[in-house]
Amino acid sequence: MPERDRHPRTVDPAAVPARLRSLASRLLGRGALHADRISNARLDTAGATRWQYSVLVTLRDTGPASQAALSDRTGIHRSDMVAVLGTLAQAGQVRRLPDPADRRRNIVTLTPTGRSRLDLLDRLVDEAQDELLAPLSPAERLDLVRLLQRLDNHHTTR
Amino acid sequence: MPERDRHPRTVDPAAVPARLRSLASRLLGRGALHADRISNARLDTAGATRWQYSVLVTLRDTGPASQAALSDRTGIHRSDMVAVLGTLAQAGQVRRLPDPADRRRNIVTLTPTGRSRLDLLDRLVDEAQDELLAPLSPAERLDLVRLLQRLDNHHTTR
DNA sequence: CCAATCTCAGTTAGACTGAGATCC
DNA sequence: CGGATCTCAGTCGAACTGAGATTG
Repeated sequence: MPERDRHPRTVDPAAVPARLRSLASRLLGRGALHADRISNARLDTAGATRWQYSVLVTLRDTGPASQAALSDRTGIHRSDMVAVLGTLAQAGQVRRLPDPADRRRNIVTLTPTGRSRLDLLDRLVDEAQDELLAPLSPAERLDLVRLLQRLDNHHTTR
Repeated sequence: MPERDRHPRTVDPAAVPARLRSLASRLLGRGALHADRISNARLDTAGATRWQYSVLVTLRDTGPASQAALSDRTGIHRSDMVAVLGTLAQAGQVRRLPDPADRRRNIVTLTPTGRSRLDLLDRLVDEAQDELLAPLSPAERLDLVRLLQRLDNHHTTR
């Protein structure tokens, strides 16, 4: 595995034109980059991915579900869900059983192993949020989250 | 060209677990997705890309520059810069001349054609920002931009 | 027959790596 | 020679498309 730079997509902050520096779309992109790097790095210490984490959280919080329902709740594409669940099932963190009432679909459930695995990942994700939002005060973090939620709601619900 | 859904990565907003819904890293990722889609769509009406726009803006605001300098200022990887400049040069929006003082490097300059092209793209980008930030008041837009700038500065400058 | 579900193979744009050629 | 610089050919994870198989 090749060594990864810690700060790729390098920019010279002082030289970025003002027009670009204040574009919300650019800032969101860069924020997502930092967030992805930090989250991936933390989860990687346990050999996990964000997709795995999203699925485990969703199973805990909304209960057993079909693969299609998990896709709707996590935003992970139906086609990608197959492999994610394959990995989680392989590791015994999830069980995939055909629905007796509708044999087209699988009912996915969290196992005790998955449950305790999730406790670990929750801590790692908390650490990642903290590292990501380090320069902001608690009140500012709340402000940011609320503004982003309103943006997302607006663009998600038509 | 295949028709693209307007809201891919579809989620059922009501069914997303609270833990995920308030994760800053997730919200940044979704915000970037919306921003990318909106910006790409606007620029595409003129057959342009965000990379082309970044390069044109940078040339206008910080003057002629080498490809390496453009990479540092835009965040576009030096390897990808080659193709972007190739396209812009092909369209006569940019001129790429070997630096007489150091013939390893190209000096890239904005042409009058590129200059007026940029005026058009600036308007399209303004429209995109407006569509992206539609649910927020002017004061809230400023808040969001400033919070995101502080995040980016923190993670960019070591 | 039509629709939903799961699966699989392939595509895309963006960010990256590594290596060669050229020049200082 | 050691370093930049530009170019080119790939790699990689994330999001997506389309099509087949199975079931309702």
